[in-house]
Amino acid sequence: MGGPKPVVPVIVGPTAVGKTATVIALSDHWPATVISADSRQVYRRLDIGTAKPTTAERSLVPHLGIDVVDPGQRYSAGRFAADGVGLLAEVPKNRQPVIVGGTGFYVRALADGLFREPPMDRDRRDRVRTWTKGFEGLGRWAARLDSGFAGGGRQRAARVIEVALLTGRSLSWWQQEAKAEGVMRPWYVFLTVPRPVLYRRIEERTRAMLEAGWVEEVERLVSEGVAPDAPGLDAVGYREVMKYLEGGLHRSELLDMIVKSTKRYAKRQETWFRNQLGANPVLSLDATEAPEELAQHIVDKWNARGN
RNA sequence: GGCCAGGUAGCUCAGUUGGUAGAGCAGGGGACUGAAAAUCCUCGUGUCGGCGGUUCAAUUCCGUCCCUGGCCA
Repeated sequence: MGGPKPVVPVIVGPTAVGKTATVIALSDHWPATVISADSRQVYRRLDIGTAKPTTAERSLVPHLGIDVVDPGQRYSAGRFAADGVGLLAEVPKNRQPVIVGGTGFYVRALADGLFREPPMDRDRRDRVRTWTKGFEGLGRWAARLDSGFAGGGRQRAARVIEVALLTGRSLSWWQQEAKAEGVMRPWYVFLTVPRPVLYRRIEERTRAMLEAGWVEEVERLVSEGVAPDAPGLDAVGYREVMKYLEGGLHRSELLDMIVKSTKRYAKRQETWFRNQLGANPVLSLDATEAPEELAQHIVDKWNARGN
């Protein structure tokens, strides 16, 4: 490639802080094109529960990286990183790309690069996954195969095991020896709001989503043949709605259950953005302010940096 | 008014045959390299309803008062 990497604004923050509203306001200043870094908005037909930007919003500001796979397919950070490079290149030169998303891992994958994963045979990989599913003591096995394994539960242990078995090298070996680089330099804008405010927004938005027909959306998906355990449905809220439809949850507890898990999710997101952004520049903004004010701050800081 | 059952962590409750107490949920902090809205780790001092009494020692026993729920008047 060659040439200096472009600096790209990256708007991050927990669910329901107002990321979308802020980019829309930002479009008054910039001809923005959004690249969405959101692990659930990539799924087609998961609209209400993922708070996907509306068609009206998308006609104001073009959004890329949304609606790219069906709920039954598995997407990944690696695919996002690869797709993202293409999307970034796709943005016309007279427009300002802005990455927006709540999936910290995706943002990192695109901004900093993962490692160059060797091709792994799909069938063998599926077989290993099935094999590890009911296995006891996955963590100890993983630690034996990769001394760099630092724990993190069965899912991550299974990943360590499949990499070791299918490539003959440990995951941490690949991470060290096959480093990839990002194609851009991120300029982070971290939107936050005091916890009580965030939690109130989550409650209000969840209620609105239910009223907008979230349950019906899931019913439709199921009737169209999407499996209840489809990758796309393994998501905050969708799980609860699914459980309700299967009779494992009473309608009266649905809202409360979704709100609870959304709050927990928002907390995890904040932990990520507080601690995982590395040495990159970060502009933290209190999103209690109106989107227009936030947009103004972002533009001012951006110009002051001389971009 | 009488009888019964309760009053213990923000909530639901457990427990101490007397040596000042612990679970779940909620909440806080953290980890994170192709499932990431995932997967995990970690954090519990609270007048044990008030006041008296017995005791070396009471949240635990006794008395009394207050509050809540139920039943009977």
